[in-house]
Amino acid sequence: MIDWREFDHNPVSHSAAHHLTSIQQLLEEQGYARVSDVARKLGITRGSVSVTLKGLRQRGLVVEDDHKHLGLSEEGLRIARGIHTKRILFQSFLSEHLGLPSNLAEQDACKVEHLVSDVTAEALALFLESRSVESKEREAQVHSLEGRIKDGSVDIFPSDRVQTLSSELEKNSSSTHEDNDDE
Amino acid sequence: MIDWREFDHNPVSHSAAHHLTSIQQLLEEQGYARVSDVARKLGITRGSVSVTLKGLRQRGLVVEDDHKHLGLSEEGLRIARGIHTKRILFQSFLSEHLGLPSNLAEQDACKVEHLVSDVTAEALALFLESRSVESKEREAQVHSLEGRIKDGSVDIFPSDRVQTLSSELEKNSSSTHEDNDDE
DNA sequence: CCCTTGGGTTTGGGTTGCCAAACAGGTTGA
DNA sequence: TCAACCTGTTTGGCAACCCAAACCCAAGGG
Repeated sequence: MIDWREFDHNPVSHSAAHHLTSIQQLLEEQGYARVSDVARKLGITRGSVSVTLKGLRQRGLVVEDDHKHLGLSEEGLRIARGIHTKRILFQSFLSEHLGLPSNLAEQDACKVEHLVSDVTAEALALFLESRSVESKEREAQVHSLEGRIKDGSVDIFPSDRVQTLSSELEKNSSSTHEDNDDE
Repeated sequence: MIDWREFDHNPVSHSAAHHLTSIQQLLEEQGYARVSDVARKLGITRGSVSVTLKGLRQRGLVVEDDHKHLGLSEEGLRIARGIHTKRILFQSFLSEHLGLPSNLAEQDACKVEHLVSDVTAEALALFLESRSVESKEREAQVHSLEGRIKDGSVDIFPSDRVQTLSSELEKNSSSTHEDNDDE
């Protein structure tokens, strides 16, 4: 097993990710971004934003000009763009290739955007590149499934297939990492 | 925009997810699970596990027999299985279809397993079902990419393509959710 | 019978991140 | 000029989670 606590050893937290992308988005939308604007966009109080941004400023990701106008440092911009890219890639995959309803795709993409590795993002990009959208027919399947899952009238996934996939993964992974079962 | 704080409104937290799946795994491996066993497997102290499990017991996900042996309630088992399934599905997708090295696939799958919706998992299952593994050729591409990303010698993703994908997503989403831009 | 050992719990600390509330400045209308 | 507003900051609370360390208890070994 990989160390499960990697979960919060990310370049930026979920919260920070949204602070950064909000600033970037506000700059594009209205040319400037203030604490209140960010707070409004994120739906949290000015106080919270103020405190969080103080941290991001100390980390050199956010800058502030003489008129309390916020901006991103080069590093901050790089991170914000990376996150935005990952969000788009995942949303696109979930929506176009898995046939998920767009609000769900957006929601799930938003949750994982700051967690996945750069390599994963690149690999997904290559994938999206090569597959054109010939996956429309899956949308119908997924749509009907959506109802049945809510009813609880269908198991989430046949466990024997999980078993199969699981052992396949194990087989292939033996080459890559020295495995001592528990971390 | 979807409410970004959905991030921590999940059925169980990342931490809880691992506590549950650890118990389940220990039961399979050695027939019983105690606080210390879980602590050892997760790499945290007994004290932390004790406290966390107290919460999970109160929520009715974990049970304890007369000999301090832990188990999962029906609900707890359902959740643990769901999470395990999602992990396998994602790991399988990342590894077999995106060609990621298995340790990376495992790591990323571990990060998102408790975040994605059931519908997403089902859709991914259907996807894996229909595509057999004809994606080996992408592995080489990804492998070489991995090195170049670390060197910083390659942008994470061409931004004009992000633009394209982004506007496509917007177009398709207009049918689904009433959009007022900020949340 | 005592003492070591391992398992479980409790407690005080630290971190992140949100809120509410109190404050400090600046702008503007009357 | 004064009051009403809008902005930004600070502070005390709270909730998750983690750790370290102190404790309690039962089981053995000598």
